Amino acid sequence: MSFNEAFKAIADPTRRKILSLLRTGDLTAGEIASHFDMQKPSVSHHLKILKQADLVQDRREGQHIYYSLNTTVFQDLLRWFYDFVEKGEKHGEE
Amino acid sequence: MSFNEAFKAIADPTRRKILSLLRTGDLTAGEIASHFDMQKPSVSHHLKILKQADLVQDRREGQHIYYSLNTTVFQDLLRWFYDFVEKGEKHGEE
DNA sequence: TAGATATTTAGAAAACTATCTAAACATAGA
DNA sequence: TCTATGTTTAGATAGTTTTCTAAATATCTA
Repeated sequence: MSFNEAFKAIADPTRRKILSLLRTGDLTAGEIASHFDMQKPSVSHHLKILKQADLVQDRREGQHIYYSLNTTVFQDLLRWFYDFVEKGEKHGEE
Repeated sequence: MSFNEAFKAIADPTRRKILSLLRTGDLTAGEIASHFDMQKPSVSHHLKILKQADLVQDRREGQHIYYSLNTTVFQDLLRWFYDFVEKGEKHGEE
């Protein structure tokens, strides 16, 4: 939910790779897991963290659960970085 | 040095607050520490992590050590987020 | 409803991180 | 060179995170 949760979610390389995979299109939990040298429950854990941070959404289609990017939070984060690059005036953080 | 180090550095709220403080201008380690309810060695530790991630630079002026933002890494991070918002084509991560 | 497949939840172990206190190091000025 | 001030380093501890295996839940098909 919070800004902080999103930053922490993105701090992990496995989760960033998941996000990158989802840029190419929606994927099931199993398809995502197949890209990693890691057990499925571990990947499921990472997906849960991304979901809690609102960076991804999930939907069930029969037996499968599809994951997709939610770009609205990325826009907020983008803004945070932009403000640093612009070196503008003081701003409040969370 | 790496992208990953920068993401991990930014994942901590204390460190994000330090970065925000530095947007208003360069500050000494002591001035930075005065903004936190935390012992100086702890703040020094956070500064070290920000420095290793190349998000800040430091310079000594006599007894004081001044910290300042290094916006070049912010630009790289900005780009990473931008690519998600744009939903462009596949890209490589680190 | 039974069996197969997809995914998550639970609980535990190992690794990592943030914080503290005490001590060390660096500089300035008497 | 001695002392005061500013800052970091070292080492310990508590809390958090990542990963694993085993078990549970959900859906589909026969």
